[in-house]
Amino acid sequence: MFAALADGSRRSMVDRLSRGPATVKQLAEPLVMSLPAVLQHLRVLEESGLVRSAKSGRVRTCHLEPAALNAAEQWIADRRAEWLSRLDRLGDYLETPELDSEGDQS
Amino acid sequence: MFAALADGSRRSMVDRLSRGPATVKQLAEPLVMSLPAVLQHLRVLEESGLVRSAKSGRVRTCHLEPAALNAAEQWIADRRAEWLSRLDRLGDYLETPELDSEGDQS
DNA sequence: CCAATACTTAAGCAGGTGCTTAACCATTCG
DNA sequence: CGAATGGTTAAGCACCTGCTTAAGTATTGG
Repeated sequence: MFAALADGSRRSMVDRLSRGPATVKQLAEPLVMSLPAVLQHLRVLEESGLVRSAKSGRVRTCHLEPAALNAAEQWIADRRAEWLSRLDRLGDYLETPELDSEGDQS
Repeated sequence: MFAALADGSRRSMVDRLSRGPATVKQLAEPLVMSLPAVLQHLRVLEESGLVRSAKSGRVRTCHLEPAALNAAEQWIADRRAEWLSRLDRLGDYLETPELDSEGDQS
């Protein structure tokens, strides 16, 4: 999941797809690589759940799966929240006794 | 940055650090690998900006850098927001004429 | 029907990643 | 001092990744 987003080309593809669905050809256009390479990236994105695609006729159309993006975002948000709440508790602890500190928020 | 989070061992380390600072030894404890391996992971995390560490005496203490986590979270949030706003606009467009659809939000 | 289009598969290869062991340095502690 | 502790460096190796080219397979459009 994070591994899927670890590659710059794949992030470009996700960025493109965030602006609307696209075919494999359209996805490949801004990238400087062969079509098979794009297919491989697409496969990784699909296996991670970030992207879905369906074939209609001879064109495959891809789109983002926002729920999957949500999962990654949540993981980060949780760790950051845990860290920040711990910082808050530490702040509270430091506020209670007067040692020699006075600056409370700066 | 996403590459740093792509590895499970490194995510474990970030998870551990979200619960408070830790030494290299403490970071290595729950992992089933040698200390040098942990050092290499730590290096990746530091280069990505996610973690900082300082050495005091013979122990190195590591802590999370929430601002860096924020950057990753933001990237995802932006793409998801773009995609969802596009979905909304599509919803508005589909609402105008009556084709044969009735469920608007399900 | 024939050729162009759009994708797909397979094989192969250069370079990167994640680990290991072995050896080493620096700081406590007895 | 000298051993234990905590970390660091270097080398090497198995495996994975991201590409490539070459050769398909379907689906249109003329």
